Amino acid sequence: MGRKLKKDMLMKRTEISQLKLNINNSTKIQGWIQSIRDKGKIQFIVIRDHSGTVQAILERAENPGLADVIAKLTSETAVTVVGKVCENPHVKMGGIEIQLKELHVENHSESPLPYDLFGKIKPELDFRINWRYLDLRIPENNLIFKVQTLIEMSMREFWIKDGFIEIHSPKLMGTPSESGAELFKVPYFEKTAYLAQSPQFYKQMAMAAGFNKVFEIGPVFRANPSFTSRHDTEFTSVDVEISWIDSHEDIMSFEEKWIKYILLKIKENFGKEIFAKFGVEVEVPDIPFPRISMKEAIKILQKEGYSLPTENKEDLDPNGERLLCKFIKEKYNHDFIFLTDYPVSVRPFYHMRHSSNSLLTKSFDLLWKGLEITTGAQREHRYKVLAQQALEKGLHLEPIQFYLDFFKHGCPPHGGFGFGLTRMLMILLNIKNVREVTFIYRGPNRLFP
RNA sequence: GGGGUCGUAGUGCAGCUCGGUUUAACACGCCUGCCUGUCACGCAGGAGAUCGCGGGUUCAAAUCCCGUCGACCCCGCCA
Repeated sequence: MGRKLKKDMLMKRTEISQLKLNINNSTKIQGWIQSIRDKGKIQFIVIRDHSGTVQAILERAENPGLADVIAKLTSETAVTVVGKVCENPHVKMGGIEIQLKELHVENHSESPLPYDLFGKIKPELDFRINWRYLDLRIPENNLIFKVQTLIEMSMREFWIKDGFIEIHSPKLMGTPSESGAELFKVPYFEKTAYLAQSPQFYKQMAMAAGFNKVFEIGPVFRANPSFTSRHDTEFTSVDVEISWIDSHEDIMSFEEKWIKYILLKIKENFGKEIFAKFGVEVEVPDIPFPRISMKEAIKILQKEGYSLPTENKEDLDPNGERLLCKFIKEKYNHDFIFLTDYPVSVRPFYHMRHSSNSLLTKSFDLLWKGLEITTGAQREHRYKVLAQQALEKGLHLEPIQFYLDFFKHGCPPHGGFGFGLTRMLMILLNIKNVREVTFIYRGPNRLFP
């Protein structure tokens, strides 16, 4: 290796998306071999990095030694490449190509790959998850997590402008947090601890602590053996809790503004790319979102000829939710619905009840295009009422006494919601399975990778 | 926990109903060779499958029967 080439290899890396600014310059790029078209006397390779792809070319006569190296390359090998960036209108891939001067294999890729990453037919998701690190190299999958990053940033921007405090609640708990979900038990010295299924108790504690408004983005764990395309045993929950509210209406009016802001940011920054890669137009919703009480919803569904499963007359099943969203879309041209005022029977003990109707809670779910993405409510903050409601639900007070205590010394009226981040991604990108929008999926049958 | 569908090369699938011309086909990927402008490159050749596992019926089983294991999807539960 001559002195000049060595120096080339030490130059700063250029992202492939920036190559058009380096026309006629010697440039270094780093990425993966996406395809090799070796014509013998002339060789073409396509190199991909996180920002794009580019074709590189070598005429064998120019550098036979290098040509031999290229002849032995395998798909997805990680390489460093130096060459001259040239304009060439014949090249379909962006009209530019790199004339190779040097190529260094950083990490050879075993051949064959478990599957053809860029083939026409994808293997089943379950198989691809076995090779998640390869699957995530596909630009579409990469985009999912770029979008997720901006979603979380936009959420935080909105909260922080609005004076929220971020909390990090413990994931090891001494008692269930009573969301109705089942629990993972873990040995904890001589005791048993539970993995948090929700930060519910602690975000309410923050209200008692005078934090005014809080949010948390963090993991939650559900031990339900749920075999569906929209459940996992560990997922990222987005939680909000707000003090000094008058009713759950205050929570809903916060959430719709917050969602509108997030979707606006996504549209501005990724709208085109999302449309190109997923075929979905990102729509920024009008506010307020339609609000429909459970009672009205059931009436509408009955009128539409849909009968709910007999054992569950007070709640909607997923089919009912989808149908209701379809109805609202047709009638009000809106993709979101707040479903409000759920009956006591299907809500946890800490949801506040209407003073005018003790059978209904001051609660809501938010449905987006047929999928439930939020559950929220005003919380019961009066100690005696709360304890009474817990007893009515058949709970023992001792294990939750620490929680009940939060309401003994001047806890303000408050409410909040939990929001499913992966479910938002599913709807936003029209992806039918949570596993695909989860970096590393965890489910009843999946503890690896 | 209840129900449904499905297990055939690395991947995606055909064949299974009606057992035997099946030496289990096809596509992508992979390997070898050829090709100086490819870009879903092309051309010629090649390797790769104890048909999920166990048992049974039969002269004969990928195919029929019984059992078993696994995965996925729907319901329930929930974000």
